[in-house]
Amino acid sequence: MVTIKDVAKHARVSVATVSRVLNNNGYVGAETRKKVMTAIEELNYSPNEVARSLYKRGSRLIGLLLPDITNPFFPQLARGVEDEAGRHGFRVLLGNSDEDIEKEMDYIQTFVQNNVVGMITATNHVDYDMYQSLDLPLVLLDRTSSSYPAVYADGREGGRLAAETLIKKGAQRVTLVKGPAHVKPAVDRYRGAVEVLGEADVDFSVMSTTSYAFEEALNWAEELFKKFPETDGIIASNDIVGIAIIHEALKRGKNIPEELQIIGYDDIPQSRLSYPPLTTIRQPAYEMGRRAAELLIQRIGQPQQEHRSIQMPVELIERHTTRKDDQE
Amino acid sequence: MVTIKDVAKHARVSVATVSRVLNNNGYVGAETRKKVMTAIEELNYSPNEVARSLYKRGSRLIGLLLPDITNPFFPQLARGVEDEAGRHGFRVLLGNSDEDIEKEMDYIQTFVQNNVVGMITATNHVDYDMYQSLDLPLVLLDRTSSSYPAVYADGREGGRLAAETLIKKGAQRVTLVKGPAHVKPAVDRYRGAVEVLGEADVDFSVMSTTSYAFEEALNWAEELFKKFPETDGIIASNDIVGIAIIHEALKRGKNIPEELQIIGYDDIPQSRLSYPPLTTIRQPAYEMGRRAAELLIQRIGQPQQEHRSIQMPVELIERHTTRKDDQE
DNA sequence: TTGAAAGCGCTACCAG
DNA sequence: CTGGTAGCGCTTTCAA
Repeated sequence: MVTIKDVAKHARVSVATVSRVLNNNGYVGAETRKKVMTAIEELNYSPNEVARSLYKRGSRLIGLLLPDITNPFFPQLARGVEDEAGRHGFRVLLGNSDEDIEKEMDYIQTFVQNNVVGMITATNHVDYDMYQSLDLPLVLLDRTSSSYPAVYADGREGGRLAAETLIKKGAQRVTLVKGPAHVKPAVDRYRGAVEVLGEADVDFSVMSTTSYAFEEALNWAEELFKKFPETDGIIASNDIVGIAIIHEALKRGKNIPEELQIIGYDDIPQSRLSYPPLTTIRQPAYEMGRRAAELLIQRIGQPQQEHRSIQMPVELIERHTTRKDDQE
Repeated sequence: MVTIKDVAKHARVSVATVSRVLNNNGYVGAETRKKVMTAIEELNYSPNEVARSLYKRGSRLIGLLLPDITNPFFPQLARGVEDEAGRHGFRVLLGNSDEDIEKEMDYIQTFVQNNVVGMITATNHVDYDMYQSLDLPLVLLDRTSSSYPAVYADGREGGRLAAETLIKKGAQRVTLVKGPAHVKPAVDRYRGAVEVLGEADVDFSVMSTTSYAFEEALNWAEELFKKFPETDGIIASNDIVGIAIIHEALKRGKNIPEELQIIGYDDIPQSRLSYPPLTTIRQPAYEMGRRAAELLIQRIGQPQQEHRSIQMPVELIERHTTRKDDQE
């Protein structure tokens, strides 16, 4: 390993000087700078971030805690964060919490142990001590809190939009699939939908589910048709279960969208690939991740500043699991 | 921040002693140990990994470089790595290369700058200087090399299996979709398929594609049917394009699998959700990631040991885009 | 404009 | 069994 000392020796200056050119601060003579630069080149030196981090009490790492990147919504958030962070010279330490508080705490500890300069988290537990006692710039992603800045999409509005769409397009007996109760955004969108459905002139029923896992999605879909065979409009808890519902509906010979309309949530990349392509409520996942990183980095710069949250708009993406026009 | 010094003071011992109990080495009296333990508890102390890493010249971090976690195959690898690593007290620093050599080099630099103890990479460029001069335990994942241990699935065999399946099931005019030329596993499976197709008594054509991106998958599918409208058996370059092909086929009113059979590659979670559910060649992605981490950690323990690669079996997952039996 | 040296938090060696 | 201390690679005073 080549160290700053080697560079100093090679350039016949002190380590202090090398450090100064490295960090571009303090006075350095033009001559000297050049000498150092070439030494760096020749030795192919790159500074040890760990040593740097130790002294500065802060690395160039940011901690990112997500429920599960195996769920296609999250990789997009992650890429948004990573790309924006990278643009500012930061890298990400990734953790999957599986919505498990133990794992979450473990990761948080890891993050602080590694001197991350800030952290982005999609947690339902900001109120825990772990977070309270955290002395780090923090931004929530895909979650909200009054105590921290957050970047999230308007779930309530998304739920409303989904319901309104289905109603406008003539669904009469809608089934609302309720996501896991402990996942905040899931309940937001559920409430939004109920809000609209409750006021509207349609029958509706609710089916509760407890996970977003791929393996179970088909079971939920099956259960749904068993319980509500007469439904003609389904609001899925997310695109995964939306796609599973298409699958099951087709299997049962239902005509989509004539007989049965389906609307998903998230707009994960594969939703346009389903057949028929899934109508859905889009959350701008990549952009959300990007903004979260942006916000965090801002706060790293000026930690005192009063915090600001960003609510991203949701958007109806009309594809072919809903009808073209209002028709009964 | 509470440091080892604080703990020492609190427990009325020296930092050396605290360090010893922390690391469970050297002699420590039972009494003393207890005192230290309680001090640690009371102060809620956890050691600074950065300082530790600086001294030891090695962190508890492993670098993971993947092409793009936005492609559903990779999050599974990533989770496998992460979970296994976590089990051994390691965490992962994640980088997406986008198959871009620049980004790749950047991340490698970051990894060494942060003292990672080892690295797992899905690269096509092990032969580059960057890797050659790397003095770190390294294992390849989803890629091969003669110079490093690797965990990969048998692409050649997978390609063969796909082709054999289609032939056995009576396809007469098969179309082989060739993945991006610079992605090694893609060409392996392509070759395997050609091997079998060339020997068999069927017509076949090849269609080249240059990416796996979701956005383009539908375009490839469309192009395919334009160029080869008569095909009755398609070997997709991966499940994403397989699913896109189902989409396009259905849109064109083709009967699957009677008129047209399709076989994918990877067995990503969403493949069973398509309709009809996609027959595919499974790569045990999660397990591959897990094994790669296992291998790496082994090598971290004993770096000298001669290296061993692990070839994972591929497996035909018969779902409903291929026919039940051999029938013409 | 430069260099010497202290110190970031921790580990490991050496004395006692 | 325990403590003192050097030193990991770097940054940043402070003096020169």
